[in-house]
Amino acid sequence: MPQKTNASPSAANDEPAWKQRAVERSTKTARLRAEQRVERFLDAAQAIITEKGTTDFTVQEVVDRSRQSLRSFYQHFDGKHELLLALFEDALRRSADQIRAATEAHGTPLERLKVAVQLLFELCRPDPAAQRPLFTDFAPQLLLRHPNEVRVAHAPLLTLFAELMTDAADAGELRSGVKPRRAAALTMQTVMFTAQSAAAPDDESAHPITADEIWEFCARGFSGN
Amino acid sequence: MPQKTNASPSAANDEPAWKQRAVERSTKTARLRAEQRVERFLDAAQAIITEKGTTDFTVQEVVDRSRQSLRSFYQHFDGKHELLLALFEDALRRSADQIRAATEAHGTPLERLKVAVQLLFELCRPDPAAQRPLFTDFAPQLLLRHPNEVRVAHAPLLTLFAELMTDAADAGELRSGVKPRRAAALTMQTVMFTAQSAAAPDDESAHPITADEIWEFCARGFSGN
DNA sequence: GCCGTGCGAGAATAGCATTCTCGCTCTTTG
DNA sequence: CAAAGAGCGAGAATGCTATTCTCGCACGGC
Repeated sequence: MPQKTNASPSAANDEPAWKQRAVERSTKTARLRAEQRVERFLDAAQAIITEKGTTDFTVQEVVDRSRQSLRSFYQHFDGKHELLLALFEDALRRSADQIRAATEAHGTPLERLKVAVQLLFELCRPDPAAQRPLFTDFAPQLLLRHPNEVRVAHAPLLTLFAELMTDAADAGELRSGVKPRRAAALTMQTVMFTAQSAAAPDDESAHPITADEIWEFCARGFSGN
Repeated sequence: MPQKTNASPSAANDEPAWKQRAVERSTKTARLRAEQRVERFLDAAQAIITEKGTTDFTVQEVVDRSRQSLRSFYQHFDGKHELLLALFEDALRRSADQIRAATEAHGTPLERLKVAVQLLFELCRPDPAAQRPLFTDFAPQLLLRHPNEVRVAHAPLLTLFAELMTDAADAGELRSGVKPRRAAALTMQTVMFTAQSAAAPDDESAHPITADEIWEFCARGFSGN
């Protein structure tokens, strides 16, 4: 920070290009190292999560596993919440990709939507087996303290669903008066949250809600006109 | 516990009635005191919550406010989570009562359902002003660690909605093939969770989902045809 | 009046996130 | 090459909470 309050405020941005390039060159290597370290933390955390099936790990565990240090961790993350957020975003982004790929296989817009809903449902339920992203169980915590970041994290999925929904609308497959983006948001929320509270199919009670049911519900509602 | 391993196992239940009554008399007073203490803890916690608008209070705060002791607290509750659970259950039960009362005022079954949905939505959103039960913000946490207890806590509301839904079904106002109880569960979940992530109406984005929208969505779905 | 149970006061323990201190090791730079 | 400094590992120190434990007191039934 050698240069502060030296030039006029408006000149703050007119650094000569060569200088910017020089700085970048000097910076690049550092950035690469940093990215690599962040990646190691992320991988370690992800491994621990899928291993223990919960997000109740300690920062120390992540540090140990990634063979780095606490100091380093806090130098790269603002805190545990940022790590979670990163994992969360990542998981949602990958899920969005996966779902998008699954819907690619033609069918009417509505059918593609159905595929998306059902896959999202499966992806969001609590570890039916093991390796599932499990990104759903810390979502609530984040929702409380960082609703804004969560919105950002949801963006890829929301975009995908909005696209599918819009396609359906264009094909005239939506009930008139339905706003695609709104419907997409509501559907996503419903699917994700319901999946979470849908316990593993071991309970006897009436609960075990299925992907089909949820699709039926979102698509047609319950009212009979 | 003066009587143990004295009679045959099968005789464990044939205590003379007078003895049971005597024990109960001796017990009654203790129970009353305990109930009163529990009540004080609950009241204190509730007060703190509505005061600070969050459930991030310490047990110590509750203890101080209720003019009791930590020892006493842990003698009456298994831990902080039990306290939260108790408050949660209570809030949900009261909300169920309130909603039931609101729907009492005639109308077709479907209209009553609508009233219920919209009121539930309002009750669940994050403190638009202040005094709202706020029972929604620790629900997620509990969902993770005590899904079973949460189910129990939800029971009153679920029962209410199931009733309303069944009435609608009997009146032929539901789409054929809809199972009332299932639909009730799905609707409740959708309303409660959506309300939670529906930020206060200060954001510019497309989010602010309204009670009407949510009703439309649950009742009619998005699919045309 | 005597005993057990409940309880207040508050110290002790423990788990975890976050910060801080030391020295070491490369990379940069003159 | 040597001095300067940035990044980092190791791990101690802090701070906040929940939870447990220890003492000694008081009250209701005998």
